[in-house]
Amino acid sequence: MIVKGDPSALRTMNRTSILRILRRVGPISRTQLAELTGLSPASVSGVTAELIAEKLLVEQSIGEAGSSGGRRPIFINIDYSAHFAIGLKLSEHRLEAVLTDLSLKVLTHLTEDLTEHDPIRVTMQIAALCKKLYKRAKVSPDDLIGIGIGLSGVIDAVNGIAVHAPLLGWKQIKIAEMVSQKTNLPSWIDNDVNSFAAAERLFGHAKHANSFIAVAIGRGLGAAIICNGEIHRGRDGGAGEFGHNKILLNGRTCSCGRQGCLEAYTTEPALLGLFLERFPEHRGISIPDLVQLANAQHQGAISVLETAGALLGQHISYLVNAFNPELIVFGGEGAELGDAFFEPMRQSLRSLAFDGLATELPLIVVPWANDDFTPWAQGAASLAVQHAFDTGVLLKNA
Amino acid sequence: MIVKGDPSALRTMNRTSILRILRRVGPISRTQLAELTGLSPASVSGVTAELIAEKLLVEQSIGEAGSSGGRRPIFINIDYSAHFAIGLKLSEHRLEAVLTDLSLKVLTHLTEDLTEHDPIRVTMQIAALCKKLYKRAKVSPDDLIGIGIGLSGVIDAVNGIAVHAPLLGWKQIKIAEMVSQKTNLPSWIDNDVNSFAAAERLFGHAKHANSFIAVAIGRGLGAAIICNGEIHRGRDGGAGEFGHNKILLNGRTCSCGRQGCLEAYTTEPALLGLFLERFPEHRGISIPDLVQLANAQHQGAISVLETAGALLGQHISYLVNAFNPELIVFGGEGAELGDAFFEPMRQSLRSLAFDGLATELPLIVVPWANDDFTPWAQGAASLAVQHAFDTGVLLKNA
DNA sequence: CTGAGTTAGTTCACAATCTAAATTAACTAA
DNA sequence: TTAGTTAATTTAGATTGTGAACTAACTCAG
Repeated sequence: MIVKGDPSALRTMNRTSILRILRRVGPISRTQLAELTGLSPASVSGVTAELIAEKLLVEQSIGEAGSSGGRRPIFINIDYSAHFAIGLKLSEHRLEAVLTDLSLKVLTHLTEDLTEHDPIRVTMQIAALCKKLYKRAKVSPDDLIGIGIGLSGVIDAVNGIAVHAPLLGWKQIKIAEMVSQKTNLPSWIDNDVNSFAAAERLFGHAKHANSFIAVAIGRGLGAAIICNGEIHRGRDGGAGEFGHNKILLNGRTCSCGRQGCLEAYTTEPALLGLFLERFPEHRGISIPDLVQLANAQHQGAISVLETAGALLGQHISYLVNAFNPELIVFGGEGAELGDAFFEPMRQSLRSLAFDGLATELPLIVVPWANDDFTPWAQGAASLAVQHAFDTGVLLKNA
Repeated sequence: MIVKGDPSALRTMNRTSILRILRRVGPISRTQLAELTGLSPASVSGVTAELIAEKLLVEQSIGEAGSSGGRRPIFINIDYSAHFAIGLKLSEHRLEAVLTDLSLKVLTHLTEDLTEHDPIRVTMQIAALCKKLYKRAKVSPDDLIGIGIGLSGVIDAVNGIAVHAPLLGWKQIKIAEMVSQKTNLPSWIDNDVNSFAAAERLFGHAKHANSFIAVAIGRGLGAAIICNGEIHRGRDGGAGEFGHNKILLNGRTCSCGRQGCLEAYTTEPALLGLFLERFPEHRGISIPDLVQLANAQHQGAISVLETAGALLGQHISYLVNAFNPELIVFGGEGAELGDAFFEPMRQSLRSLAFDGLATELPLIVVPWANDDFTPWAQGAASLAVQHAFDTGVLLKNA
């Protein structure tokens, strides 16, 4: 957020203000834009002309534009299909890539094995994959606004550094800069949860929310806290780590090495572990199997999902009491767990949270199943798109 | 925060930017101000001239201003003693008032019984008390920047409405407007915790923090969540209500009417209750008595304080995992509980919070004991002072 | 004690931006 | 065809910030 500056800072604010409104309330006329932004029609004309010249906006001559005795409005919309973004999801053994337009619609996707973890090699593989991607999509690199990279771990998103990414064995790797140099495209990096939250904020269920919480349930459990439209990262970038709330002093061992973390009871590997402890005869069971068992009224499966769901609901209730968010979106592979998990979660949350804070709180589980690509990669792309909308500037050749 | 506007919005931003820096790093020269704000020396000259004319700033010709072969800098400081604020703390039977300068130094204080709760009567009593206060302090009402009112309950601070203040029996009372009209002074209202946080943010331990948590332990237990220098209020103004985290399904009855809230185990009345359950022979015991017993190694007293402290620490650890604040300040009458309570709290918090988030986290207990006035009233005054510094404007005759 | 060197702060011309008011554009309907 | 209406642009004027030049105030070496 801008707090000082010269007159051009004003322009920046007004550009982003107009972009934000267009993103939220679709194609509207310059006059409506003036009303909604509080700017004068003259300024709106000026700013929109600039943005149209940069191909960030287009005029949409919708025939249906009615008139009640006056000149018809010319609708303005964001030009979602004039620029493109690349999203990369880095997993331990997988490199997933999507090419999207500015609405995050996936135009092309590719997946490769990731066999080496050496940052330089990974950078080269990324660069090659990006090239393949935009060639296949027949998109000019000049129309790419940048690359977003999502990976789990501790990320310094502001400086583009993977501070500690245990799955890749990375510490203090300036991966964004490395990718930028190899690809000649601006790059951004963030962890899974924040990438997911960015996508939800831009075009997802949180499009109209100023403050919300995004919860990702996958191999880990974490949240992104969005305060006033901005991700709250905290002093060490550790905000949202409620998955490491300690619920038992000598409980199950968590991926973080400590014992008794909430995460050790509510993620997919944890659920399988908890189920197998009670039903070792189901060795080799997968999450879809477990969900199916629960749906088939297997009491053990139901109980495992129910217990974990209720436990998660309890800790979400703590988040709700502390933040009073406008809504909560749930994503990650855990979204597959379905109602057997999420209904107990909702009930527990609603009954435990402070009066009124949860009764009308939307709790949205984002579907995750997709044969072609994961929303993780789409979320990564949103890091680049987010930058364009938040600054109102396309940093080509940065 | 400003997100759009005309060139005068720039001035506003630059005024507040300069005020913020002066408030944090004391008297400094215009040149240093230019460096710290990023503004040009010319602009700083202009803005400071304006603020000096409005008596918000003064030049301080400190004799000690050294020189190393050049013109000596003229130090600029906020003129803390040219304007004054009134702070009011409304309790069930008490009306406490302080008159402070802009540094929140209390110049005069008065207390009266509050016998009636009718909003109109209360407003009249407030107006009369304010008049007494500034007459006694020999301050002209023209030099008063406004009145801050603190009271517990659900407050709509933005619109100055006491949405629900159970101790006074108020619902949807537009008390700020009423007081403004009667006193002809701008008025602001907020709950205890937020008032306390405002004071800590302006001149207290959180002066240099961008994101922190203020915890108030008094008759209730609540927190203020400060994100990027602004209080996060949440969708319904319910943010920070972690005192109503449910810790037992059928636990002790809380002041909110529900059962098993954290607040029912960690506030002063709760501690006395818990102690008396085990040691009914101590009927009539007060909090200072309990603390003294603990200090005298009374195992029961120690155990009660320790258990409650550890419990609070656990839930603070959840807040820390979620927010990763830069620091936490504790205030309210509960600050008297001393180390017998706060040491177990610290230990519990530090051992439960996620790795690294609490190890270097300052945990500051603000002394509360004072014969003359409570920090509550001072905090209330800070609501008015806060407004002056955050907007850079003194709204006299508003 | 004088003048070169240094640092602080101000003045002024110029550029960027916004707004209000006037103007042009495009349409409806009597 | 013309008056009325709504949308959008143009233009003149105001505000603000910046850079460069300038003034102010000081140190110190000779």
